[in-house]
Amino acid sequence: MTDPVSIRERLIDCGLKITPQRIIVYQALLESDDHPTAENVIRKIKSTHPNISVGTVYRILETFVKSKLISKLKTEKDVMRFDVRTEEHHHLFCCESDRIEDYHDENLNRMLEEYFRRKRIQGFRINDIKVNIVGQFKVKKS
Amino acid sequence: MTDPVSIRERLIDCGLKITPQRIIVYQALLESDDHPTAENVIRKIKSTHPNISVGTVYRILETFVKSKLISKLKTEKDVMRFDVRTEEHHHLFCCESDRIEDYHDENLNRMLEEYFRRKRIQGFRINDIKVNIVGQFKVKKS
DNA sequence: CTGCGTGCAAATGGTTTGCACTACG
DNA sequence: CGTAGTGCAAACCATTTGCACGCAG
Repeated sequence: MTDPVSIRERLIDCGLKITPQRIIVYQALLESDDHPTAENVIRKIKSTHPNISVGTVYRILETFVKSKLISKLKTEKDVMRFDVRTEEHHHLFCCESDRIEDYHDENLNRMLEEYFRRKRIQGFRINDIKVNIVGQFKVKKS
Repeated sequence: MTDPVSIRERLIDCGLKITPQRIIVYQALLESDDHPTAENVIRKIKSTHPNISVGTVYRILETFVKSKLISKLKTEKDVMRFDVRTEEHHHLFCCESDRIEDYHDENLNRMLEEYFRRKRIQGFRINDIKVNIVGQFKVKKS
């Protein structure tokens, strides 16, 4: 469980007003180790805070994304999924299930950065590079 | 305009039955240079074939995806987009608009393949790697 | 105080589906 | 011929939104 105080600080750092709902949502995100859907977050919250509204959670998630506090994940599926980790990282997508895992690899980051520093893409300024690695997990989730 | 005969062949190669609707949809996809949404495809088709049904187009697109004839692309926006190109390639995503362009780079492919042949990911078998390059186009679409 | 954030519920809109009919192979 | 594909319209469902109220700064 992350200290609510540090959550407050992070929200303030992003220029966001502190509200109980925002703290609850952020905490729920931090406690989800995988990449939850909005519905996952809502269900997790509802058990302890039944009074929070669905629309509010969606609005908060969207606010967080705009403030770069979290990010949205693109999959071929139609539900949006969210990611609290802010460090540069990539993702492993399972093509047989909806499992998604983080993939941290500093060497890969360096290699790509180096590659694209030399090889410019004509007429395009790169802000960010995300590698989507699609395949199968050999062992099922513990 | 791609020769309908070769379209037939491609469908047959994928084990798909030939129907006029499938040929029309595939032709529309081939004629869209960018990465159309289902709605784009439907609108393009409706002008010449007003009788084709929306549900049918969605079903055909889904069939094509399952047969690996085309692929789905997801953006931070919530609409699905489709891609007819079957060669290995990556994408440039504009963070200011919904523009998406193909990015072909054989050197990049070789580098990544080489990298991941050496560095295995524990407990994961890689099928495919897609690089999402996010940034801004310096020149607007002609 | 003042306006942004919230709860609620209704609306939205892209996508899916049930059913009867059609036509591909 | 039999079964997979289609048209149509209704259903679905994740997400958004309008409005009145509440609370953070």
